[in-house]
Formats: sequence, structure tokens, C-alpha cells
Amino acid sequence: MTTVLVVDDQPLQRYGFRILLDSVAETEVVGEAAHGAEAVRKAAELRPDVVLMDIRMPGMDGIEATRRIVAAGERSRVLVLTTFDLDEYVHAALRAGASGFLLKDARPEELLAGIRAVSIGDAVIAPALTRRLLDEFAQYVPAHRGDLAEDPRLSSLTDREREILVAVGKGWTNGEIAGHFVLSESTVKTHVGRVLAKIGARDRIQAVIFAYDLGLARPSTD
Amino acid sequence: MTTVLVVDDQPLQRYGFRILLDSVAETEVVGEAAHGAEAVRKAAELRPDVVLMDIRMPGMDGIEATRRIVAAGERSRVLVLTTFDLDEYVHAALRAGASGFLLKDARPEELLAGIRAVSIGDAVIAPALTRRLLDEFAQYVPAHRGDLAEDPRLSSLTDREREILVAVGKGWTNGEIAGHFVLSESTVKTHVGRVLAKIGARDRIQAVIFAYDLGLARPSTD
DNA sequence: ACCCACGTAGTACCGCGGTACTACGTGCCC
DNA sequence: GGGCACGTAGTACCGCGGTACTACGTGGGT
Repeated sequence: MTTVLVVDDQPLQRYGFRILLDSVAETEVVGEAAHGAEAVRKAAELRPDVVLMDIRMPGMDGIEATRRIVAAGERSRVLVLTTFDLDEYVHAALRAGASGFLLKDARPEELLAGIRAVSIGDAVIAPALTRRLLDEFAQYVPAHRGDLAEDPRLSSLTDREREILVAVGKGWTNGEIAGHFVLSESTVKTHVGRVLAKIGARDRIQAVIFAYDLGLARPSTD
Repeated sequence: MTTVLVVDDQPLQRYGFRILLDSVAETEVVGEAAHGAEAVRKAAELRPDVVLMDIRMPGMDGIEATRRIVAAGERSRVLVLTTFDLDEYVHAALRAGASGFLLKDARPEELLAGIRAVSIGDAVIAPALTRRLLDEFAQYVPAHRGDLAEDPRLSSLTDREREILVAVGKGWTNGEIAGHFVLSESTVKTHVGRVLAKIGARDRIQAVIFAYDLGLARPSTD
């Protein structure tokens, strides 16, 4: 039995969800909330398996409520459910820690399947949104780990040179790299020079960009 | 009516899919293939709406077959279906152009819903995999467009300075920036200096990293 | 009329980064 | 033993990058 907290500012909408979820043995609506603040309070009080969260609500919206519920360390998984499929909403919701994002025009089986999935720790995204998310994903992750070795420029680097490149990617100066690896600055210069020549970069700045391109360096890895 | 090409090296598996898909009015299996090469050929010949693709196959595997079908510009959408949920497979399949990735332990309704979704251009990912994909997504996209304005360092920049920062993020030298914006190198230096001071970077390299951190610069945006 | 933010531009100076060399020790493979 | 790849280190040189100033025009707000 999966316990559910329904959050939506429209009573009729909540009623619909309650009817649907209570009509199957698998789920049970244990509470309702009409806005974000109430959702946060009831999530803490009722500790439901799943919170069915609307985004557009007066006062605290669903995104903020999701953020707080997740931040509070509640065991509840949040499944965001909205009529709007705007990219900003999807991103914001997922960044807030939502386990799923479905559209309200989903068929009942899809909603139930979604609740089932998030209740066991999986995540779901409406197919219509997945397409765009994947496109974006491909944009941000142009090359993934498996492809690294395939890049001839990278594979020509020795282990030491790859270490140096990573350090350069962190924005370290030659002196800092020398200090970190306990080397002379001359040696670091030699390594950096060889790296630049091998990867075809004219200066360390393009080496940094190169490192980011290939996923060798990543934001906030310092 | 959605036409489907079933690709799997195990005859019994193909048989199972055929029975399932032909048992509903919505889908019809128009062909079968036992390995990648045959899949590519039949996709071109039969032009099915959806290709149900296994990954593990003798000879050409499902990933490569997917890549070729997509590259050939076929109208078919590829839905990868496998027993293995290894990250490498998922990434490789999606990068190859697959519209979906489901596990073979999916329930019949889920499979049918998946076929329905990809046939109309949407994308689906098995809930169990979506979780990991989202985690990774969050890793690569630590800050998204909506958050940019919230960073006090960025919002303190003037429009011109923000342009300059983007240019620096591309790895351009002061001279190149000057040429691009038709400015003197002195002016560029002045701008860059102010940008560094405002964002708290000691040199342009850290400015590049800063730009990547905030998503102002992105891989392969040149 | 005044000031302020912004964009523009200059000079002078210093230091780090990058290049071009040379050089040597170690481990490995023929 | 000889050769090769690799990591280490040095010297010498030059130029771009960054800092510290000063300076001026323009548009907007008081």
C-alpha cells in the first residue's frame, strides 16, 4: 500500500485524484494540501510515500515546496504533476529534488505507474518531456566517459600528462601544479608544453576548454 | 496502427513480442531481424514506425544498428529494449539516436505505452534508469539559465562585460576579442580586468571555469 | 547644471606562460 | 648492449596577460 499526499489548489482536482487513487487497492490518499506551505507541513506530519505536487499554486508554489520537503530529509518522494510543460518548470522541479514530472493529461494507468515507480525510488518523466530532456542532455554531455579513449588526442597523452591536463583544467598555475605534484616548475612547463602540442591547443586556456569538452574537467570539481 | 520491426537474436524472444504486439489492435509486427545488419536492411525496406531493438546480438550489435538506422534518415524511431541496465548501454544507445530505452522486465502495458510514445515522436526511459540519468544530468548542469541572475557576481556585470566574459569563455585572446567587437586591445584589457575583479577571478583561466560553472559557456559552442 | 555609470582608450610596468633547446636517469623491449 | 618512451630538470628568451593609473565622451537621473 502506497500512501499519497495530494497537493493542488483546486479542490475539484484534488477530489479527482482522491477518487482515482482510492479506487485501486495499491494506493491510498492520506492527506490533501491546497498550497505549498500546507504541503510542507503535512508531508512532515503524515510522512506519505509519495507527494503528488502541483506547481501553480497561490503563495508558495510547488517547486519551492518540493525543495523544502527534500531538504528536510523527508522520506517522501515528490512527483510533480502539472498542466504546463514549460522547460523552466521541469528543470526547476528536478533540481529541487523531484523524483518525477508528469503532465495532468496523463492517462490514469500512467499516473499509477508513475506513483509506483517513484515510491520504490525510481524516477519518471512524461514521454513528451523526455524527448527535450534527452536533446539537452546530449548538448551538455557531448562526449561521455566511454568515448574518451576514442579521442586520438587524448589517448596520445601519457598518464602523467593526463594528470597535468586535469590540473590545468582546474585553473591551477604552473607553480601550483608543481607544488601539488612536488615537481619543479620547469618540469611542469615541459609537461604542459607537451600536452598543448598533443591536443592541439595554443595555450592553457584552450586546454581548459578542451578538458571541459571531453568531460575531463567538470563544473564544481575543485 | 503502429508498425513494428522486432530485432532480437533469440527466436523465442521475438515470438513473445510478436504475440504480444499482434494481440492488440494498436500495433502490428511487420518484420523480424536476428542481428544488427539484418535490422538495418529491414528497417530501410519495411520502413516501420518503430524498431524494437535488442542490444546484445552476435555480429553488429543494437547500438551500432541504431546509429546506422538513424544516420540513414529512416523515419523509424528506435526503442531499445534490453535486460541489461548498464549505464554505458543507456548512454551509448541514446547517443546513437535511440528514442527510448526500456528494460525487458517491463510489463506489457509499459512496453505498449512506450511504443505508442516513441511512435508519435516522444521519448521514454525506464523509471529505474531515469533516476540515474537525472542524477547525472544534475551533475552536468549544476546551474541552469534561470539561476544565472541569482548569482550576485554575474548580476553585477554590465551588458558589455558579460559579452566580454562570454568571449573569454570561448578561449579568445584579448586581441581576438578586440577584433571581434572592433575595439582597441586596451579597452578589452580594461573590460577583462573589471570582469575579473567583479567575479573574483585572479586570471582569465578562472574566468573560463567560472563561465562553465554557471553555464554561460558550454562545450562545443564555438 | 551637475554627477554618475558606462564604454572607450591610452601608457607604463611586471610576471607568468609558452617555446626552444639540452640533458639525464630509469625501465622496458629487441 | 642499444634504443626508446617517459619523467624529470635546467637555461634563455619573448610576448601576452594583468594591474595601476589617467582620461574623455555620452546618456540618464537629480
